[in-house]
Amino acid sequence: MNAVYGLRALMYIAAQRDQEGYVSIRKISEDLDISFHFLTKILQTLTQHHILHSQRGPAGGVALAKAPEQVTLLEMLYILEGEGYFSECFLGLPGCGEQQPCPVHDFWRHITLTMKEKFSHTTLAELSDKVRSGEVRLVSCT
Amino acid sequence: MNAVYGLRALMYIAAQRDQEGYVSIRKISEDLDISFHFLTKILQTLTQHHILHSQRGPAGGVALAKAPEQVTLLEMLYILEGEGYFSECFLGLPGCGEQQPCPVHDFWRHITLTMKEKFSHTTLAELSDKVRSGEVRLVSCT
DNA sequence: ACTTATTCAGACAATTTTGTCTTAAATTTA
DNA sequence: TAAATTTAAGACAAAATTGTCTGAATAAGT
Repeated sequence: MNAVYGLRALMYIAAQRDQEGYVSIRKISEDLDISFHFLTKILQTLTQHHILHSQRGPAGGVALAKAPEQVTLLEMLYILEGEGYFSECFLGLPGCGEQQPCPVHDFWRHITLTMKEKFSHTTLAELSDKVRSGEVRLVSCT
Repeated sequence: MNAVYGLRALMYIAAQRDQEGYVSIRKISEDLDISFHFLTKILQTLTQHHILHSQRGPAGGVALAKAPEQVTLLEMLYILEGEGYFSECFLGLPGCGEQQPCPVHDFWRHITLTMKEKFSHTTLAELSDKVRSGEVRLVSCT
């Protein structure tokens, strides 16, 4: 579920990109109803991968380290869920590949290639714009 | 991982559909290197959903209850992994839908619709044929 | 310097998923 | 009817995932 919380937080942060300064994790956790410490841990990995920049101390928090137009859904997913996200054998068979395919290898490969393509052409900017315009919600309850 | 083991077993069984009688679960578990009791449990759910038919006692085992041409990947997946497989919100937000979409709702909906379509047009027959022809493997090691 | 606010790091706990084992029920053969 | 073989059912255990907590480090303001 890391991706779920990480993506939501990133969209929340990116939706405020016209505001100066850092967004505190405490605030994000309250607004998105995610445990503070848990969210902190997830955002740390995004910081380590230079998607976010962080600042400790009063008025500290996190901020985007890159223009949201240049952060793709694919990139975020790879960081949050691992690079194997689109490349694992559907049947979990180790060593599955072109040489020794499993019965669904070709089938699954086509699907994942298409998905990967789509995920790599959707950016954080697009998604967060929907949040800003209010056409979309980031929290559970109405 | 239920799907992984269940699908593999189904392909294994379907690949032998010209042979008379039942395939014993013990044999499947040995050939596919899956724990016998574990596999038994998974195949039970397939039996309960009338994909397989089972027979106890000597020379008993399981056999396809339907023509493999009429068993789709979608159907198998729904039974093994639940009906929500293609319809859950990517961000896990309860209540996400057309009325109250999340930022990736439309994006994800397009992808899952395409996937669902493809999964519903691939049958157990097609997949098991690949196993029979030997162009494909069902086990881990070479 | 001291206090306060904040992220960082990692140990710890709870939950869920995955896998194993034991016993029961059914079926066949002799 | 007895013995052997096989699936059925469900309790139990192990492992992985998910989530929580405590203390440390850093920075700003007074």
